[in-house]
Amino acid sequence: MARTPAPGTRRRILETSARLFGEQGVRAVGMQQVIDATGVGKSLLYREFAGKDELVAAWLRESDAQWWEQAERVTAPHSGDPVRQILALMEFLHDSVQEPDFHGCVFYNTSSEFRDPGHPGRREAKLHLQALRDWLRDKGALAGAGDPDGMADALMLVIGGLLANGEVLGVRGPARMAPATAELIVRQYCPDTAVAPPVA
Amino acid sequence: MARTPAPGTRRRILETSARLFGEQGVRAVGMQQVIDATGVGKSLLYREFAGKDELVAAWLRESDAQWWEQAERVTAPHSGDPVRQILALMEFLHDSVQEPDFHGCVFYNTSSEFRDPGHPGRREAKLHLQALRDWLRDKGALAGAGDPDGMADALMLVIGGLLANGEVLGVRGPARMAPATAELIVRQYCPDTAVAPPVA
DNA sequence: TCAGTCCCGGACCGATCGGTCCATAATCTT
DNA sequence: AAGATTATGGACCGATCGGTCCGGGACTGA
Repeated sequence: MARTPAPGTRRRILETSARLFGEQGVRAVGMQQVIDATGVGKSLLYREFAGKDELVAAWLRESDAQWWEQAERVTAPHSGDPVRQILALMEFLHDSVQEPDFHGCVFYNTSSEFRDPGHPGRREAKLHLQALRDWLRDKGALAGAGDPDGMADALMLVIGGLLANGEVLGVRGPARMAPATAELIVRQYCPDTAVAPPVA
Repeated sequence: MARTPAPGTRRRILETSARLFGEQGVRAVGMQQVIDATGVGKSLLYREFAGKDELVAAWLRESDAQWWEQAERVTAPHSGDPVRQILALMEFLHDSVQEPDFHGCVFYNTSSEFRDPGHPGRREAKLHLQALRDWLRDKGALAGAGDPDGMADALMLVIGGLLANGEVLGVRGPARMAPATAELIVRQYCPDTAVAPPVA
């Protein structure tokens, strides 16, 4: 057909992959499904991505970028108030659990599907979670936490528990306690910080 | 060959399944692998279990039973002291993360692999987590917590986060904060309870 | 207008998936 | 001892897996 490389193709493949992998999991979705749903030929997909593993990694990189975009969006209004930013992020994650298309965290999910530490998808997932851990630590340090590393890790527990339990038991399950528990932790580690009435 | 139903067969299949499913995940393991590793014929396996889904469910039921057995073992020494029992359980889970064959929680993992709520494996996983949630609530009530449901859910967050993060980032990651965070939560919800020096 | 270039859909590959079924052989009954 | 019974291993099934490759056709440059 066209001789131009059809610039939207890669994006369409990634969007389709995101939907299918997110809804059903990676191993449950075959490359043929991705191809059929995208409406492209097989050779084109394999020209854009070396194989399924690479497609998974690219999907997670994309997810990571979008994740941070959203994090930036919900934390920007609280610029200069790291405690509020942490709690806003937690609130955002809590809200995401009750969205109808929530099927757990793509990073935790993909890690649990691929146990080989060398798998590109698993590697991307690990990078994402490490970055989040670092972000929490930095915010904690800015907030004057006595032990920012400890606070970050405690908050990581809440986030992981929120997403894992949200997937299995829904938003009315343990997930509902995530914002309050995060606040408890923040208050514990930043005792002198006034955690005013949650938001506005 | 023998006409006797080879009584150990079912158990051997379950043990092999536990090892393979646990190490690699359910979808990564084919029935042929289970058969080869067990050393039985295919027909025998399909006589014992109606299909892979049923085998998965049976494996999780077995895992659930063993899980509660171990929970009983680690909490029995603290009979009558529900707070200590909760913290002992948390300590036990934290220890399990650093075992070399730890590959995440089979219940969370299996849930994330099978999104269909009607899948027998997913159903078993949900039952297990609900039972754990109930156990924590009961202990909280016994400990005189003001809001035992809230405390149970907050602790479920810690447990979920411990297992999810432990799988990806190891025991030196956020998982390390699970015992201390659980103690923080317990102290918050049972303010009058003296949480004496952690254990002995 | 006509090669030439190169993108593209889909036919095709061997391997493996979950699951069925049959020939074999070991035990039990008589 | 001999026939009946039944557990058993593995051949076999169609479907699908991830991945390769080729023939056809649309665009480009001359």
